[in-house]
Amino acid sequence: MNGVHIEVVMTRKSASSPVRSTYRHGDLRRALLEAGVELARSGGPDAVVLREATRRAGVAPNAAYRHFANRQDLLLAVRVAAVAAVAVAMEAEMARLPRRGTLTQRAHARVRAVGAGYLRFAQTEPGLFRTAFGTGFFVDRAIDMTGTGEEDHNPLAHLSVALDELVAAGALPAARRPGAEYLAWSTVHGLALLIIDGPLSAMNAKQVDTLGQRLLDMVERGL
Amino acid sequence: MNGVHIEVVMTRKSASSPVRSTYRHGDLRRALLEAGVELARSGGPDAVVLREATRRAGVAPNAAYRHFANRQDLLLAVRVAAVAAVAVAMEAEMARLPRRGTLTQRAHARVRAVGAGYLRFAQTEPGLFRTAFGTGFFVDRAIDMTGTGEEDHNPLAHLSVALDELVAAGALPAARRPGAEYLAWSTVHGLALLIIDGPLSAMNAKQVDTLGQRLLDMVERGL
DNA sequence: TGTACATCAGTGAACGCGCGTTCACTGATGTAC
DNA sequence: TGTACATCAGTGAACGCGCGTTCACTGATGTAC
Repeated sequence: MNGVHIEVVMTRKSASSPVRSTYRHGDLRRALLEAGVELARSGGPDAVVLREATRRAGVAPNAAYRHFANRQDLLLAVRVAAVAAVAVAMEAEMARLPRRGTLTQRAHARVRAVGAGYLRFAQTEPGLFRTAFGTGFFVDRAIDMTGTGEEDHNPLAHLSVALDELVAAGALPAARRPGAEYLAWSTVHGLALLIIDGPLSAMNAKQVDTLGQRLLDMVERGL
Repeated sequence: MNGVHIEVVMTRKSASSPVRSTYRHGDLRRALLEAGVELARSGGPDAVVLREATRRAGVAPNAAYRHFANRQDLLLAVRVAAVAAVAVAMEAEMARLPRRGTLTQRAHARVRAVGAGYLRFAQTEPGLFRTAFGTGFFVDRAIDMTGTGEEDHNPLAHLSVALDELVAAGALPAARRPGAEYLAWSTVHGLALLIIDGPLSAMNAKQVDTLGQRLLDMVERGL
């Protein structure tokens, strides 16, 4: 079930060992970010604690201030990574898609893949999911920032493109296109949260998948 | 915009003044709960801090332990109150419904009212909404507990009843009924969260209302 | 190729903060006689 | 109706905790000559 692997994309090589022989760390920023992602993974945004990240990096607490302005700044970096990871999960789902079928079929499949990737990520990485789209955080701000990286892993962009293709294929009236991403996103986002820590958290992977497919059916019909 | 008023239903009369002449408080449990609700209202579940609640009640910090086992216990009580408040918002929306029209029309209107109440609550009381349905909390546990009160203000029950009526009116195939509450709930829940602290938080009340109506259209068509 | 030096990444110690929670207590209240 | 007493709601002081953040520092690294 650990299908999702987060790769923090940064310069320099990783020094993952918490014990260090050299005075200089070599790649502390990256080590802190990775520690932060790990903390978020297992406990959500509130678990991203500066001191703990430095502890894991094998470094004094205040060393973090060479690379991040403050705790909030580290958390923001973790969020950006988490948002990008959601996009990667979507990409993985889309990559699995068959190359055949009519334009309409493929457009529908693409929208479903985006949604399924989102749900799968929420299910397998609840802590990161909550970090990416959690409380008190403007999602679009983080998404904007992912755009500043070399590779642009942007979940909302994936959804928008898929919906555009739906219009291009004639499967969605152009009049209904504006704002459609928010309707689709809402739907899948809600289910994701009900699964993570709502009444649906007791469901197993298969049940979740079934319900997810039903939900995507509903969106297709309803859009 | 303060259309929602939370009434904590408890025994004894309220002693809302933080200054007190008597040694005994008289109704401390209630005062603490009200303070807790107020904290949740303005800052979500994390803002429900034991010491602050006692401060507002004009009482020593440890006095809280006469009425709540610990901080978690107080928070649970606040959550139960918040969940009930969501149900009350739904009831307010339903009460506004016209008594005329066909069975089908009225059933549809009822489902929409439930959804609209949910969205309106999320919009006007984001802190309480996050407290009611927030992270790390099994919603159904809280809903179960609201059932123990004299009046049963249960949001999920309102939705279920509305969907049952939809089936009874012949507007929803019985085969599609099982699990339908989770599809409907997901949809509205997701939009609520995107509004509260997602990319839609910049929208004004009117825009939100429009989008909410579109979302409910989608659910009706898609269910 | 070797040396002086500036840079700045990481150190060590300390701070103030607010939190939840425990302890032995005090004194108002309501009940039994 | 009056008094003794048990109950238990609220007090006052204290605890340990982990946090974010600041300070003056040290010593490895890379560059200029």
